[in-house]
Amino acid sequence: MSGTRWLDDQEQRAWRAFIRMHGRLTARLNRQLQADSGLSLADYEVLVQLTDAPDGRLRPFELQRDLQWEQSRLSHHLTRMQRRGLVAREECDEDGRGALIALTDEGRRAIVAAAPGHVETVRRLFFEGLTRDQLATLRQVSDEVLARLDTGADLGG
Amino acid sequence: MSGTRWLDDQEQRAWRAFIRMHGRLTARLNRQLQADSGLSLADYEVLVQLTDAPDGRLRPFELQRDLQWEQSRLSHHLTRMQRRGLVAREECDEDGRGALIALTDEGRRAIVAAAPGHVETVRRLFFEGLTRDQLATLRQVSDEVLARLDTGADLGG
DNA sequence: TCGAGGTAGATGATGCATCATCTAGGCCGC
DNA sequence: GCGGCCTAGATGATGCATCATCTACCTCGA
Repeated sequence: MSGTRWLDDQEQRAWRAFIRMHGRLTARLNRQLQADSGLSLADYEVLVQLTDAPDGRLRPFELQRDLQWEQSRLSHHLTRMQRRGLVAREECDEDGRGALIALTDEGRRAIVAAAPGHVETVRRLFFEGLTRDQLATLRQVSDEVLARLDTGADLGG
Repeated sequence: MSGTRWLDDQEQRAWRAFIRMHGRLTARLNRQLQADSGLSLADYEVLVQLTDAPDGRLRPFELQRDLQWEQSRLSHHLTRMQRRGLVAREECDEDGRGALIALTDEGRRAIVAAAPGHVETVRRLFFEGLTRDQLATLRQVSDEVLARLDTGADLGG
């Protein structure tokens, strides 16, 4: 409690650069996607998962696991996407509590139209300036932090 | 337009890990901060800037430059923080259009109380598992991407 | 077979982020 | 000294994220 170990200079700079980079990058990606195809980054991620699923159908809890979203966020988001006709809710035979989220034709059309521009933007703004080594390190770092987030789930913060 | 260069396996994994890591990390930081001190991460960042300022006062456009937030987001956020008594709006003598945002006593108390716990959480969840080399690379990567975001400001995405 | 506890998911309230737009004051050339 | 343009900032509407809570169904053991 008393002797807080503050961040040193290198840590502080790395942290701020990282936070700002992510913020500005996703803001840009969001705007590009929104402007060019009317989808948000969040819509896009949901649609990707459904596209990858065998028959374009997933249980909400599967989506939740894959996207690592909060349950409530997912549920609200699906409601909005349903309203826009991008997905449909169906009953689930195997589990009476559950639902099935199905990609609609319109949803499929939307992501097929959106994907090339989005990938190009990600490539141009992010990957193009990075070496393979940097990429590998970024992945190590991400995995390490994700592991800490998992194990430290019970601790105070 | 025709031959989209999709992400290869390494790129895809790095990208998803990065996005998920950031999302989960900030969610955790937000919750910790919120639970322990009633501040959001956004509140915290604003208060840090004001604390660093000579007399605890900054023009909104200075905050905007430092935080790299949208103007409108900042303005709305300051309104909410003002309502909660964390900052005050004052008139600006040098520029009749402008305002001055001042850290209140309550705002100062809030960040002084919040900082130790927040820094410890950042350290525990993020820095503790990383080497200095990884940190340096992370910073290089962030700066590189930030540079691309600046130069590519006019391009399509 | 019934009741306790767990899981799947929806929902209302609230604060946050973004967009479009608006006001007001500064600046500069004529 | 005024008309056009820029900059500083506020605001209303809308969609998004989170929290707390709720319902319905499943499961398993006594």
